[in-house]
Amino acid sequence: MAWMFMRDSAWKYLQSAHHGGDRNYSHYTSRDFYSQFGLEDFLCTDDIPGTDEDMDSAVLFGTLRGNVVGLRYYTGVVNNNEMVALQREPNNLYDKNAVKVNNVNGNQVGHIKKELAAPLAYIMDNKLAIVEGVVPYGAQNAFTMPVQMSFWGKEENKQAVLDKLKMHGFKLAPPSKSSEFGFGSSWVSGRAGPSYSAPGHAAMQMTTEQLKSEFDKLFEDLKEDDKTHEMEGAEAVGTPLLPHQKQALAWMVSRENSKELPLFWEEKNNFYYNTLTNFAEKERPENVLGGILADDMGLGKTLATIALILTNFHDGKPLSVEKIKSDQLHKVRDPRAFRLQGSQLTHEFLEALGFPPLGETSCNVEPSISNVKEKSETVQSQCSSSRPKRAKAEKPKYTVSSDSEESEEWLPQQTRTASCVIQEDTGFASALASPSAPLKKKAKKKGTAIVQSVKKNDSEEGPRTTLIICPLSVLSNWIDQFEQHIRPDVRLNIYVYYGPDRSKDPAFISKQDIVLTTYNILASDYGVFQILFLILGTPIQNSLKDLWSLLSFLKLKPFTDREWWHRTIQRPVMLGDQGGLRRLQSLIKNITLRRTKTSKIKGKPVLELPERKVFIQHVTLTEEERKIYQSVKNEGKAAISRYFNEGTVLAHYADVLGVLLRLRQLCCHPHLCTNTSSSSCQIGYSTPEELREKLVNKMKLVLSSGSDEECAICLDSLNLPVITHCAHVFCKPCICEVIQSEQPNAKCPLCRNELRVEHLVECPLEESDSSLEKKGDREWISSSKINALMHALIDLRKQNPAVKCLIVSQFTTFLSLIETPLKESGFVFTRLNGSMPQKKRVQAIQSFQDSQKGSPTIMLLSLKAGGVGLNLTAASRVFLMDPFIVKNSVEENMLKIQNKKRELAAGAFASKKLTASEVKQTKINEIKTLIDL
DNA sequence: ACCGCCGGGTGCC
DNA sequence: ACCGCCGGGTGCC
Repeated sequence: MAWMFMRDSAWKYLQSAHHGGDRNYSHYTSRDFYSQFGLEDFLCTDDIPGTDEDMDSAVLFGTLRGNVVGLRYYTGVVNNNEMVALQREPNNLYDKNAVKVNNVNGNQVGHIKKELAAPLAYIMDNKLAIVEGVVPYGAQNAFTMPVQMSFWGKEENKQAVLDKLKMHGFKLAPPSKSSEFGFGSSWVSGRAGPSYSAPGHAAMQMTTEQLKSEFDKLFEDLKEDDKTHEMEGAEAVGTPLLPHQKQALAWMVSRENSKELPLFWEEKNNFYYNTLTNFAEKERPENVLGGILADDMGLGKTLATIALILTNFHDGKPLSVEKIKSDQLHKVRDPRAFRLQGSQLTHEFLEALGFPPLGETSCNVEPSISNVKEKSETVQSQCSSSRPKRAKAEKPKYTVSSDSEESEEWLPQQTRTASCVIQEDTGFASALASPSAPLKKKAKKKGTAIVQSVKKNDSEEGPRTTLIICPLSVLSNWIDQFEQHIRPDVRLNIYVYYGPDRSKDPAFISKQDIVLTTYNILASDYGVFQILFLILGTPIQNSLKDLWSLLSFLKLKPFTDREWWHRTIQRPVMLGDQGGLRRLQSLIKNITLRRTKTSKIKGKPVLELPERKVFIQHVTLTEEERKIYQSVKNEGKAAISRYFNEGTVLAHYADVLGVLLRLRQLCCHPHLCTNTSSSSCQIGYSTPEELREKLVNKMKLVLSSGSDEECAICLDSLNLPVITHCAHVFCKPCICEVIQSEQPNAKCPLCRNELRVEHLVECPLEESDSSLEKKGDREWISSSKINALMHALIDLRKQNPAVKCLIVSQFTTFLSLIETPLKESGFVFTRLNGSMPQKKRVQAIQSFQDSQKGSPTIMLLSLKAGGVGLNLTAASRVFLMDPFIVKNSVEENMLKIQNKKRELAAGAFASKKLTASEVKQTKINEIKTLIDL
């Protein structure tokens, strides 16, 4: 009985599945499962069409008073003015039109009277309208109670709804102004309920612009807040914390251990009231633990979170250094911990961490985990009187056993201590920074990490396993940062759940202190790749949805159920209701901590960074270099002019990029431009071998140009890149999965051309090392740019021999070429490449950060490697080698375009949207500028 | 009386 | 439900 330890609403589904054999069971239970845990968003199972989209564009058709009957058969109770949910019950034995009425908690209250249920069933089943209810006088009814229903739907469905109701003798009251937002309607007497409606404003519909500005206003005073309490990190934290990090720590610890009543809840005469829905219950709502740390990039969220994990290690107490020392010093870290390879999620893994089993997507509700045995499971039907009561389930217990380890008690759902911190780098945080700016799915996924702790066993005391889920791109950053910030004498079991030989042993995993994994690993098990064809809503809708999934993860009642979120916050906000906007703001204030780089603490800026000075160094090519440059340029120019004449510039975009790339390479060093073969050959006329070679070259161009290194399917950096015959590059596993699932007529996700596995061309093994050697064999020569660099470096060394510099280029071969003169001039340097294994990276960073004499003063950094989350605070100078502007070259033209764009951005903030053809024209013009056409 | 009226049994879907 | 509805009991004044 896999679903037994889910909460009421799922339990209710289980019951209906048993009694009625509901065919949709597998569909909505899996959805319900995700929404219970808020992982939905991260597993990309959201955006199921036909739900949100319908609700977001809905208008109010009108209202109707009806009756709820059969109250005495159910336990669900309702207060005056409390919202209720109407739910179809197509498998009801007595009436296939049955419509259930549930309270906010999901407990059934009764049914809609059958005469009304008949048209309602038709309307609901055909999705003509969403029907919502509020019970005006709910408290004292023994047999029936009135319910005020609102019908929301698309304008085009309005007449059908009115007609159907009329057929059955019902007539909608037209929407009154004060019931505009679906609650706080006209029948509410003066005393009742919170003042949701804003009659004065409700009449006028906000324009999109007005809504945007209202929405932006919400976030203005969010930055500076009274979250000023500071807290020292535990001993185990090896890095001193900055004041704002101590504040973050204090705030997070207080949120982790919060005993406060959650937001929107009040205690009144021994009852707990939800002020949004008017729901009340005797039981205290669960504490909302955790929140959103939405600081700007670079303020040290990762460090703050590590500090949190160590400081609030278990039961609000820190990880004790002494204990760990004596206990575990002899323990050798599991060598698997730092292995990073492609892999799949297992049920066992999540189970071990206290997530409920993922179950099957069929009606089979047995857990698929062989070593989890049901220990006891009781369903008691308490028929104390003639009236049946809702069945109650005892919490099931599970025993996790494995061959080698002793059995231990395991309470999956209940032991989850639900404390979590959500770190946001570019997702919701960027929505906070600029809420109405477009939020790409891609950006959204980039930095978000979810930190979730789980108790290791069911005793109250004792350590927890902390699960960190983050994108692959920052996984290594997390590992680095743990290395950096935990005192070296502290031994923590950190396990990276990634790689084909990862341990699936629940006993092993549960023994870990920290487990790191990625969204993709989590998601891969579901084979969900529908993200390719997303229906993107408006930015505000998206950020509201993002927020909902976070809230759902935090388990803030009643928002775990999307309906209540939608009715109380999302729709009012989308309709521009002031009350809704206010509620949203207090919500965000309550659960997020956000500082920007310009935030201040006690009058001082959060981060005192030295002023950034940018110098543009101009370089003149030697005559020799200029000659080569000109000849390649002329050749390229000729080809591109031909494309212009044919009107096929954009069709040959890769070739154009290739020309530009070669020119940029020539600005750096003549040896960089190895492949001078002209771009004029046509793919269509080649032999298979030639075709293959061309595709490989194209792929290398894409990979080295730095313009787009991400797979459009997984949105992560390319893993085993392959190129299709239509010249698009994806991760091999990603595209293979697409082909597999679309058989037999798979199409390219980007251009819909035909796809075949045997047509995929793999990238030959990383040439860099071997070609490096080749270039080493070739006689080394300098270049104007290298000369300029060396001149600057030597100058700098004269002023201060200890100064540390970063030398950044996207061309790794260029970095290799720079190594020679560095050695000759006696510089000690280190290097960081994207392809370097994790261990080497850590070594390179550590030696560079070292301030002792003789430590490297220069780090050669490839752009790809330097992209994400590197702490290279030792450096005070950065040399960006490309561009490092060569006069009269493509680089100067690049600079011109950059400046022009900057002016545009600064000048016309009212950025009018460019049409697709305008975008094209801009691109064409840019190409013209670059190549002097 | 193939009615009216009475009063008990009963009650969601 | 202090209702409606059902169906059995009953029947001049």
